[in-house]
Amino acid sequence: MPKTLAKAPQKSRIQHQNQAVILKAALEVFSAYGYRGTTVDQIAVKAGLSKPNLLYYFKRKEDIYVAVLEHTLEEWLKPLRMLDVGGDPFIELTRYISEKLDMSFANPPASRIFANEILHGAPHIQKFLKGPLRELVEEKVKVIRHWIAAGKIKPIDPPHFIFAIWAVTQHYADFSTQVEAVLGSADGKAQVKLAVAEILLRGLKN
Amino acid sequence: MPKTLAKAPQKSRIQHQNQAVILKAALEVFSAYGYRGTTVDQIAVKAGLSKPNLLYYFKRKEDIYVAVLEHTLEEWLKPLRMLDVGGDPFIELTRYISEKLDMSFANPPASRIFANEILHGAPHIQKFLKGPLRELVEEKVKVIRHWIAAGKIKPIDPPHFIFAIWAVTQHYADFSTQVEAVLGSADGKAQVKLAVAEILLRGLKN
DNA sequence: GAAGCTCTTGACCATTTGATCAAGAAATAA
DNA sequence: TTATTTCTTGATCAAATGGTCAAGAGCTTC
Repeated sequence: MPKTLAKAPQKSRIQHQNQAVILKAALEVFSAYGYRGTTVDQIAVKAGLSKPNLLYYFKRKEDIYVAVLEHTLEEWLKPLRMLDVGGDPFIELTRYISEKLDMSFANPPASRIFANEILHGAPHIQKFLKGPLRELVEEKVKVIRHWIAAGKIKPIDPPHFIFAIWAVTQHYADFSTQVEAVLGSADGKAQVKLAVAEILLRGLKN
Repeated sequence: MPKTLAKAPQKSRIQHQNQAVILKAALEVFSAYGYRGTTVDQIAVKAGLSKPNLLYYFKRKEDIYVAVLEHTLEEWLKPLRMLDVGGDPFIELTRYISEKLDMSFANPPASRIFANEILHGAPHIQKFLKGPLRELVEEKVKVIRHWIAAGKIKPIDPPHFIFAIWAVTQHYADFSTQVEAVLGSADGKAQVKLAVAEILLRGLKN
């Protein structure tokens, strides 16, 4: 069986599995302690591997971080992609808010590692922000403008409205510590969804 | 001149000045690189002092961080404190939003160091969150309930409404990198204020 | 079962970094 | 001036940490 010309990029079963384990462990640790606050050993322990073994799969600490980040970005865009110009604005936006909140509740570490990255100037994902993210926002801004032009919702500044949705929904992941401390006990997810949708969408009615 | 019993807590002129210089430098560095990402030397250089000299004023790195954080929290509460039940809801809330946005624009590092602290579980300010902050929120929740009961604004979930204001206003400090990347060029401050106030407050009218 | 590749790890290294300290400089008080 | 306190720093240390490496264990394939 001759080796093919290009380096075989096919991963073995064990490789695939260990990388997944590492990425999962790394997400938790990085999101909890930040990039510098995380040690390679912490990730290795959480992944159940030795440090050199971990560095066999990812040469450098930064490589792990970037892999985790990229893995997270994909999921991040999905809900927004589905915003459909053909649908009813309130159903579409309610669904979008609901899904973003579900993500915040289900996977706070993903939201936090992303928040942390941007908080520190987004050194690893500038291209993502100025490229795919920007294009997607521009596309969805058109959707909102279309709804406004069609008289389906009241006029609103579309990009800032999208920012507002992001800010509020991710707040429940990134700042959950504060939310819980202030509320005493966290409100139910359904209740939060209702409240947030009401706050963000009622101004669009009529 | 006999020494008084208690340790003299009075600071000399030079002490006062150097501590201020250190806190200012530390805020910038901590907010940019996080706690672990910041080295004492970085702060010292930015403050124009030698590292041992800096550690003469603050024994441990953590002491500097805590001092910066506490110094920031004070300012953080001010705008909310001024929310007045006697005033017109829309004027009061518009002013609050405007002031929070001014803070975000004028001093992003302050917002970011706070965000970073909460993002990582708020290990140093649990007491603040569960104490003064919570009490203040409870007080202002009453103000909003009062406005609702008086028919001055439409019903809304008060605590989550406060969270929404925080989330959106601080978004422009904490996520300014993303905002600018997506918008291309940052919108003017006045324009942002208008858009945000509209998004958050229009749902309360009628 | 032998060869060859993949995977794993204990030991180790170089650098970074928070923190200390003794000794001297500068300010302040007598 | 002299004495005392405050301030400053070069030199240094110990611990933490990212990363390396050689040697061995484990799979896979023929």
